[in-house]
Amino acid sequence: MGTAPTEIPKAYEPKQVEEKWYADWLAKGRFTADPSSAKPAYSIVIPPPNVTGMLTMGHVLNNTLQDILARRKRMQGYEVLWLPGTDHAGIATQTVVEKTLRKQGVMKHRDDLGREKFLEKVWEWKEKHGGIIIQQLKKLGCSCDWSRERFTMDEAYSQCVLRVFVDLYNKGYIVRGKRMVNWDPAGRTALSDEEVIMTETQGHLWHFKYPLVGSDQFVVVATTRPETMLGDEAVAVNPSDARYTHLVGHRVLLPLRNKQIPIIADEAVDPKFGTGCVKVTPAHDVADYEMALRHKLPFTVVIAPDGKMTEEAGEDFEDLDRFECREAVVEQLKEEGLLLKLEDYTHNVGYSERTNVPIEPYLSDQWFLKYPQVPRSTEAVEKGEIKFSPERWEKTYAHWMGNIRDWCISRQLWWGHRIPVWYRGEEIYCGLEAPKGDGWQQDPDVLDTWFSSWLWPFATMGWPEKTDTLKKFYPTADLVTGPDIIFFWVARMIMAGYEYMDARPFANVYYTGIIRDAQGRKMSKSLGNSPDPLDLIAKYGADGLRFGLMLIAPQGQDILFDEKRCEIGRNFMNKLWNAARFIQMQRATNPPQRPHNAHDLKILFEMNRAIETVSQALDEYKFNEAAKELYDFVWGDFCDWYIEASKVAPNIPVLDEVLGTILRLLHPFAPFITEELWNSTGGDGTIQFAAWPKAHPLAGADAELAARVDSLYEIVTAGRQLRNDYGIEPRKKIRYAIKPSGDEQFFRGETESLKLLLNAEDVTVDAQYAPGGLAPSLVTRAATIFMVGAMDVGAERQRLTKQLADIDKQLAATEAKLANESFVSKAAAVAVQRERDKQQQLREQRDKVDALLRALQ
RNA sequence: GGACGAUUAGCUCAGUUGGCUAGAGCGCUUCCUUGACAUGGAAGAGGCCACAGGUUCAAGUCCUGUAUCGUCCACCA
Repeated sequence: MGTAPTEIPKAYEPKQVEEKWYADWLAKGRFTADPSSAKPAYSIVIPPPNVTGMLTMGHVLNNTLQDILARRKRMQGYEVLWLPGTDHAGIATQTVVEKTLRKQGVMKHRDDLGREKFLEKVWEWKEKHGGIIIQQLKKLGCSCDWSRERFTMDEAYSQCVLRVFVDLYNKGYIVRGKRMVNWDPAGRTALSDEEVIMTETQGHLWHFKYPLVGSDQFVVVATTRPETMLGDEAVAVNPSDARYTHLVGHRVLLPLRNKQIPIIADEAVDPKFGTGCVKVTPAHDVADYEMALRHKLPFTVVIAPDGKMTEEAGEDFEDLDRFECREAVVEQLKEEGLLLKLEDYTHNVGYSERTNVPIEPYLSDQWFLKYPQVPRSTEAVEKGEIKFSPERWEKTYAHWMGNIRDWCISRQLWWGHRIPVWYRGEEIYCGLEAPKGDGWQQDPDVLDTWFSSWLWPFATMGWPEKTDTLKKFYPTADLVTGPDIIFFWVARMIMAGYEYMDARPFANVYYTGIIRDAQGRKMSKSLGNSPDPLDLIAKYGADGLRFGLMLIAPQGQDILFDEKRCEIGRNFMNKLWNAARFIQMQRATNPPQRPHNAHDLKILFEMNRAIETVSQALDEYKFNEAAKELYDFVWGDFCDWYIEASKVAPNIPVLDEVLGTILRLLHPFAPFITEELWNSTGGDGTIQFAAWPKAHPLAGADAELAARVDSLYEIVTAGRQLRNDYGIEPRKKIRYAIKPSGDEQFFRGETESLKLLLNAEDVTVDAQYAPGGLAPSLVTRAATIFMVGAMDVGAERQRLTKQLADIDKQLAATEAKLANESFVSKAAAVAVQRERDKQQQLREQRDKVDALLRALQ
């Protein structure tokens, strides 16, 4: 240093610093992973955000955590690969583009445009909006290796997807079949079970009369979905239900359709529910479908894929929307006197995750995957080959794996990987390329987005080639994601990893909490309660946003986000900035070198403790604990005490060492400001590869000395308290006298620091001190402090009496414990000794306060 | 209907394997433009640790139950 430092601004101004350093890092390839490096590998793959998405608070949380892990590992000497990329997000993206095109009047339905034209539009959209989120991640400071950025619809990645499909098809894991699936009438596609959200819905339970054929009697059925009755093929009762056994085999006349349908007996019917009679609609209800298979009933489709009624529903209802039809059916049945009653009824209805409309059970030809590697994947988590954190999610995983069902992977969409299967008459061909010969038609469907995402950890690394990257960086170390996608993504990646790499895709999974607003509501676009992270970065700096969030990100607990958090983060950065500024200014005064004093040793001791605490917390993914420790150490130990005390005689090497350690410990959390300060205080180009601090033993810096200094600080606090109690303004210099209980030498040596910390014009240290007259005083563990000058006998008596009462209360508790024989005989020896010491201490303190009080009489 | 989580200061949360006077930030009160920092400093007020039992010398912490809130799973029409 030496040369006159350029003027450092009083307040930290993040904007320029952030831009400057991010550009520098990119230019120098700081984030680029080198597969040929001799260093041990550490890798993370990013949970790929939707390519056309915008950064949310969830992303900020998630990616800050990953960045912290990656940056720390670089400092610990690992060759780090944080592999970024984006997801084509099939149904989400297609839905958004369709909506936009409809709004623009380009089309009513995608069929108006046709596949080719429509896909062109989606690609246009992707070009326009794609990658915004990548720029946003850069603003946040993410240290991803952008040279390896991947997109799930990249040519190479797409090939991986198709290759896996063909392979699983050939192995018999992928099959085509006509099954009941979750159908989204708005998106007009099948969905997986995971994409259906069950929502409690207020509905009705209608009771209808179905007349018995050849009788004036009728049976009563109850339903929540009257419109499906148009497709009824039976009425079912439980075989053991004595009320109805005589009717089994009889027929009823299906109202409105004038069709005779049988009464059947089936175990699936619960006699205790409703009337015990169930209408059976084979084509529009999962349970009914299975019943129909058992009883060989026909499947009458009355609801079309677009949610409108079919011709089979009858001319009165054809072309009505399913919900309009519901009303119409009820109306007609009412007119015919067949509506017996109507009850309010709350039940669960499945909604499409994307289009938010009720799902229709729908019978159709789809592709299904029987999951590979289920036992091995289940066991991997059970036995700890893959660790979940927090552990409780292991149970959720095990439960899902234990009840795993085939995955419907085909989607009736256009945006995605087209299924590599071709048909010609009865022939079927599955392969990477279209088969030779004429007349082959490719399956029109595309694959579920997650069918590409589940290959992410290795498909991004060049698989199926055995690339250097794959060899060096697979398996990855940590995965950071939300627990909401355990089934969608995590579980499937594990199975794919074992199937194609014969190895786990990651060693640890850290599940973040969900970010909610200050009222605890989920952040959503419709509520408008989700702040734009870029606004927050502009206002508080990326470091401030990151740190503020980390401070409140407890392990796997939901996070109530409030902008106040960013303020805390920003203020902390500013505090650090000014501490560095102070050191810079001291350096400029060229203070003489001197041996370590008690304050120096104390801060070095605390520094060692901070290093250990932060390191361990990060090892255990306790990010908030690490952040908290940094906050307390920097603000409390370093700024409030050490820097203040050091104003007596600054010890530049110690100030530098502590600051340097702070910068390195803080760098993963706050990459920009630490890089800036590292370089402006003599650093060597970048802090990113500076060694992660290790606690080192230092002669004299021990717990005993730290405790002595603490007792000194305690005296300072007592002195300030006296000043405050007597309403003496902070700036006024006053006189104190200190009467130590022991260790007089130590306190005498601290006269100068005491004067400074107490803002005193004079501090007398004397073990035999007796005030000339009466003086306000406070008794601490190590000494009694007197404030010379002001005195108010009444107030003083009140204060001392209160203090005496406090001591007595504690003393009573301690003595009660020691009087308890079971405690003395059964408690651990250290616990007993601790109580004895405390008793001794309190007694001495009590005597002194008592004496002071008596002197006032 | 199951499973999991939460309940500690006005608010948001810490509280490690049970053991000093239960902590922090925000907010609140009083004083302070003292040469790092008003995005700051000093000093305060504020808690039946949801409730009821139990284990223990000792429970915010362990066990059982209850209540409230939340999340996930589950095809009763």
